[in-house]
Amino acid sequence: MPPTAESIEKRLAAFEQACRAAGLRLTHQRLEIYRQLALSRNHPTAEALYLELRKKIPTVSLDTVYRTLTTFASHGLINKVETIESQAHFEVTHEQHHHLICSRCKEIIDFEWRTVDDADLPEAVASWGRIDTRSVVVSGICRKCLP
Amino acid sequence: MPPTAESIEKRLAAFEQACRAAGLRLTHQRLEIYRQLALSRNHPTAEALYLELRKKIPTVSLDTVYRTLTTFASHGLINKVETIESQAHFEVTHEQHHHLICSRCKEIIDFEWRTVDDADLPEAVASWGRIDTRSVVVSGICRKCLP
DNA sequence: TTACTTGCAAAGCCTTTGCAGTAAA
DNA sequence: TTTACTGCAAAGGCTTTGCAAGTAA
Repeated sequence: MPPTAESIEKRLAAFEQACRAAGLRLTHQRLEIYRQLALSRNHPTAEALYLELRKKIPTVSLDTVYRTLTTFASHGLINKVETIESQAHFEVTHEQHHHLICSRCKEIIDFEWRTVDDADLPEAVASWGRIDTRSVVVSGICRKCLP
Repeated sequence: MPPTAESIEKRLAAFEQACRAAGLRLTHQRLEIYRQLALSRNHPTAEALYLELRKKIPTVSLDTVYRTLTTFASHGLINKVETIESQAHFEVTHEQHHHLICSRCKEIIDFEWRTVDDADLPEAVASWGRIDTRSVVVSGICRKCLP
């Protein structure tokens, strides 16, 4: 999972190929944005990437970073870390439950999943700190939105 | 899990008590905001609640709804549906993994959890539509941020 | 050359905040 | 009465968009 020197190279190669396949032009900015992201051990925001990037390409603009990340994500080249939209959604507090989200209509449904609630967390997680909540987000297309 | 007439009443009673315990004043707006949320089967946004609320309290303002929801959430009376912050975070696509988030420093760590990856989804979920991804978000306070 | 990308600037959306008036305790 | 809460208006942060100039193919 952590990026190593050679895994970056492999990733970049795969990336270039995927761009070609998708008909995306390989610009200097795109390559650097992808490389920067692939090098990141954390999960940077657009702005964090932008700040790093400016060291290499002083003229890049923040909007290009945004646009590029959106483009990459829409082609499945990168992921936006699981988030439910820019708008916050609320619920009254109740029993432990999880969420099912339709990526088309954005409807959010609750569901229960005891298997997960009762499962022991991996050791790496247990030693990370104090755990407060565990919640699964399952996403897909709901029946109403399927063709 | 779906709210029923009497469970609302129970919830409102518990809510009023919790407000008193927390030293929060019971205003008309707060009660109605809470009731509206408790009645919701979906997970409304502040704006959705506001639009409904205006039917009952025409003078209510959107900022009050925001402020009230924030207050409620900070007292644990309601939940903000799992989201990682207002800023989007990105990562290159790689193997199935999950996220560990420190609610203090907001650092996001990847981890693997085969138990969940391999577990069968509950039946209710399986019949919901087409599933694309399942991802666990575990939150808490990481060791570095613990006292 | 042609169509896609970029940088710039401005707008957009969601949310927060300062302030003065209002209402709960 | 006292202090917290509300509504208003304005600002703030993150993200998107229109447009003209630039560049990959």
